[in-house]
Amino acid sequence: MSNISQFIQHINQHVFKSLLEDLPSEYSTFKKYKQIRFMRTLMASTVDLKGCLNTPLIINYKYKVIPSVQDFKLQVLISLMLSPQTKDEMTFDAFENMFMDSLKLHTRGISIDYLKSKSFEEIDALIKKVGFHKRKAKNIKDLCMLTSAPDSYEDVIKINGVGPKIGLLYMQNALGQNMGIGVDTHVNRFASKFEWIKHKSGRTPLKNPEQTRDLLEASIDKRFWAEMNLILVGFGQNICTSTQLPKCDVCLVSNCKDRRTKIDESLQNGIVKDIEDLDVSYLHSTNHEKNYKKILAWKILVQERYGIEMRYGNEDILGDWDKKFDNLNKELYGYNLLQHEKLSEPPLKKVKIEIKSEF
DNA sequence: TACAGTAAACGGCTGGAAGC
DNA sequence: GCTTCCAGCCGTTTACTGTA
Repeated sequence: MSNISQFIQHINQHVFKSLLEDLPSEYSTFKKYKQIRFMRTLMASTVDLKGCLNTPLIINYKYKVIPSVQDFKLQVLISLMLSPQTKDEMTFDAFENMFMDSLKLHTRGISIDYLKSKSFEEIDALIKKVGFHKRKAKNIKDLCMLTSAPDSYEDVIKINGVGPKIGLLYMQNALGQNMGIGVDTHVNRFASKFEWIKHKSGRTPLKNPEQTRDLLEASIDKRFWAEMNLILVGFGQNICTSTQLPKCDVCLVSNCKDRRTKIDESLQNGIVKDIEDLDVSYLHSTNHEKNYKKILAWKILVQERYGIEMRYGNEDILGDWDKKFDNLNKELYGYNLLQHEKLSEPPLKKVKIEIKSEF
């Protein structure tokens, strides 16, 4: 696949297409995951905008560069290698620093040739914001010894600084192959907290992500593996935070045993109760109008109370990067030069309404 | 109340130690 | 020799405490 917009389309359609489906009813153990998933379809998170797939997408788009598929894969890998122990915002900034630097030398952005031209010290200076920047700079510099971006899981985890989680996310985001659940701290935390997995001994494993991955993969259909990381990381960043106080008062997860903030009973019995059992099928349901009002009330509540950005209109969880690249492609090649796509404004972003528990 | 300083938590990979 | 366990790496962020 040589065309980047086809490539992005492939990732969206093949790896993350499960996001358009409801979770099958036989997954009763995963009721809470269904509720988290529903929240995530309504709400944007840092990981959607500055996660390891979208970082190269956004940066290429921002600087009007159409990367080759090979360079794009390498950029996804670098963005993933920068991410451990580092907030998404910092990873994004470090990647952008490298990208801007690459434009001084190459018009096509970060590539193996670019890495060959930089010293370890120069790379280190560019990624100074991320944790373990010295080790990461060395590992990224070593990528210049590759002839091309890795094309298999076995090849990618041979690289220093790439473990199972990074390897699996690379397979999903750079090669479009869904080989397993990328278990990071959030996935591990929620799998134990909501008791989706249980060790044979009856204990829920807390410290071993590989064990969590095996048990989770055994309990849920393969087509849902890829989305789990994206869904749960966003939920962990926005609602069920570990460092800040979690926002239990607006959380749609029912009967959570680990609530750490005061609950407004009228909210829980009103808006939250009203929509906690909905799923993505609400869009197609005959009750769409009724559900829409309830969901809108929840969105406004979360946005007003916590400033969390919501999704409006037809924006979906993956964004429309394939379209953007397609348009950019046309612009750069002289087609539709005057036709710049505008992002549709959230139509109801600043509407203030009184939140009532009943409609 | 505002600010400064300090302590602790977070986070995935790596490599050494311990156990089998 | 292989597997498992765990401390350490390092910078950011948040919560807490003390002081003015």
